[in-house]
Amino acid sequence: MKFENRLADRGRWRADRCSIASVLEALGTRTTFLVVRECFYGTTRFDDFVDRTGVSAPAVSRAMRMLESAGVVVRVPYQDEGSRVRDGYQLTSAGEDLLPVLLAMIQWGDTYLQEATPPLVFVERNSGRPVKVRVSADGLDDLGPADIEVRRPVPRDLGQQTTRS
Amino acid sequence: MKFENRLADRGRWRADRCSIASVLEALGTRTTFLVVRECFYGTTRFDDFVDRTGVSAPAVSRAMRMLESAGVVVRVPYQDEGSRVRDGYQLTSAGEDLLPVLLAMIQWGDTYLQEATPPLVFVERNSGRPVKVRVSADGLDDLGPADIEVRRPVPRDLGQQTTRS
DNA sequence: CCGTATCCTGATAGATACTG
DNA sequence: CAGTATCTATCAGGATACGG
Repeated sequence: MKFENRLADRGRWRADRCSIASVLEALGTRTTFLVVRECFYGTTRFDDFVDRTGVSAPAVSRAMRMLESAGVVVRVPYQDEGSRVRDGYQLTSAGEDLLPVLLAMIQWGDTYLQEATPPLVFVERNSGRPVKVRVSADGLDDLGPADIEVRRPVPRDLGQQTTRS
Repeated sequence: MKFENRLADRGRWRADRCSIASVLEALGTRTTFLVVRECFYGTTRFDDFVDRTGVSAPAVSRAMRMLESAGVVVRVPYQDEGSRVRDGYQLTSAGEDLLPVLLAMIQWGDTYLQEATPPLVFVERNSGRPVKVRVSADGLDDLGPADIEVRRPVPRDLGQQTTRS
């Protein structure tokens, strides 16, 4: 039902050593997530982000700067007929790797939060089969918390934590 | 490279219909995520949450109430020798289903944010094989954004959105 | 030890207004 | 249309203090 942990039982476990904290830090806040989501939906233009996220323009502007400096989004100039060059926004490959995060959130939200029909469906392009986020190890898939163990990555001497700050 | 979307191209896409927004709303904030993470690590007692997340007690308290009302965490009374009954905190099954979300975040953070060695390793208990979060459809695995299509789940009349709010 | 109420500060979002 | 600066309101988070 929970991770077998050598972890929770041993001393302090500081948030600053955890990726979750860093991710939340880097991606910042709710609006950043919404913006990234929109990127996945194919949105590239500033005002579209504003419209489709329902977030104010200044907030989008700020989010973009955060995402840019986090290496999640890049500005890609584009040019419409008779307009001057503008910036479009696109996910970097790092940004695209956020797909599991977003999808996992959507999946969870659709399951536990939405009352009515799920607002969107994600399917594999060719087969049309529903896409799912899975936790797996190599061949084995659909692991739950009970199947998973958390380890420290072989600290030099595991005995009494001498080298650890 | 991005979702084929009928979506981004069509009218307004409001944040309030999206699960991401709801999830962010329900789970609230950075500390809630850290608390949930700790739950996965097996932490159950209030002060342990405080210590191991590095978050202040009031913030943990608030987070717990949010998580409780979101159905992610339940209080489970426990009793130590010579102490009175206290509340422990445990993930519900809904809470446990957040595993992919957390793991995906950790994975991304370890890849793109952490400078040194990844702080923690997740392995399958028996085989010791590293656990990964994957996006897949049935047999097909490791899909990327390019393989995925977003659809509306057959709204009654797709033409002009009459029945929609 | 466990947990919450209160108060205060800093971050974040919206409204408005302004530039190209 | 595409952004950003400013200003203000709101909210999350820490310190402190207090009750079980």
